[in-house]
Amino acid sequence: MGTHFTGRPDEVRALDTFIKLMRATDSVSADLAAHVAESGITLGQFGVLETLLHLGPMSQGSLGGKLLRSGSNITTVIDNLQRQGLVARTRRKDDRRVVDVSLTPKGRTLIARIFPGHARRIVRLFSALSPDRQRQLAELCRTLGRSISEGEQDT
Amino acid sequence: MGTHFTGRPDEVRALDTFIKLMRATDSVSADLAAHVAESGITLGQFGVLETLLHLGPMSQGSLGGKLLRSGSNITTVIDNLQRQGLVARTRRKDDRRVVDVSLTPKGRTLIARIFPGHARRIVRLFSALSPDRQRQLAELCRTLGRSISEGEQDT
DNA sequence: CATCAATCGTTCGAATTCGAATAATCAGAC
DNA sequence: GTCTGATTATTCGAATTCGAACGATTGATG
Repeated sequence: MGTHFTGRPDEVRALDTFIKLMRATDSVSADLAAHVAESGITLGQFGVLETLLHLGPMSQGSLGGKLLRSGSNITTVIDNLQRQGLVARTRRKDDRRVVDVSLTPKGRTLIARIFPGHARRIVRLFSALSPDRQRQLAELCRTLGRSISEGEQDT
Repeated sequence: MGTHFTGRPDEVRALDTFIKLMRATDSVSADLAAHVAESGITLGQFGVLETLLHLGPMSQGSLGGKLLRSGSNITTVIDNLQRQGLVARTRRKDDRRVVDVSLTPKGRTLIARIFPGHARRIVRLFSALSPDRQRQLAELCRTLGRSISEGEQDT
């Protein structure tokens, strides 16, 4: 099940794990995206607003780092958030290359209003796994993610 | 680490698991996308070609089901693959609403050439986890994904 | 046979996402 | 101070992705 691929056992195992990881993530994302869409924003926009709410104003570069997105992507998403009046851009005084992004009152109100429901929704989605198994999953993902970001090889 | 959010313990745990799941998936996807890009295709296109290679020709609707993508998305991706001469569309004779998609010789050659390297790459990415831990991860993801697809509630 | 609802694919508009190329700014070397 | 290289954000082109609206086709119902 998962992959209909017949190969070496280690390949079958890794591919099966891979496909299940992707499908689970897809399902979680789709559910959360549908939920935040009711408030008129996308999951990417939600990520920016939530980061600004919990960590405060920061440069676009920092946002890209936190959210693992490219610089050009952040520019586009901030453009759309700014057009909706949810964030504001400010050229940093002591380094005019940097643009700091902050929540507007409207943006703060919105994200503060929808975040609790978002958190509850995540709790509910993950409630299929016991607390111990949630921790297991987090640990496995942490190990996996670590080994990839650190092993930046080319071959 | 992960979320800088202070809330109820069950919320912190679920959010932490969620963020690590997303980041791990992002890292894996980015690595594989960079690899297939060397052959001039995207990860979405790769998914279609690989499905057709291992399961044979099928309708666009079936492809969307396998890959968890919308119908309009499949149309677009198939458009791009067709333009590159990698797949062919055939109106099904006994039901002219359906369009079957199949690999062209060029498409088959391409996917057969790059799939082994792709599989090896996945094996390497997941080698940070022992075989047992890979199976654990797969099982946790399967449980998580199942509970979401089956529990199609609204609230 | 005619109509009507369901199914399948396409089209459209909008947002995301990337990499490459570009512009503005800054920091260091001289 | 000036030049050079690095950093930061923007722009551009292309692909992905979705939902909604639409057209074509089918199957069922009368």
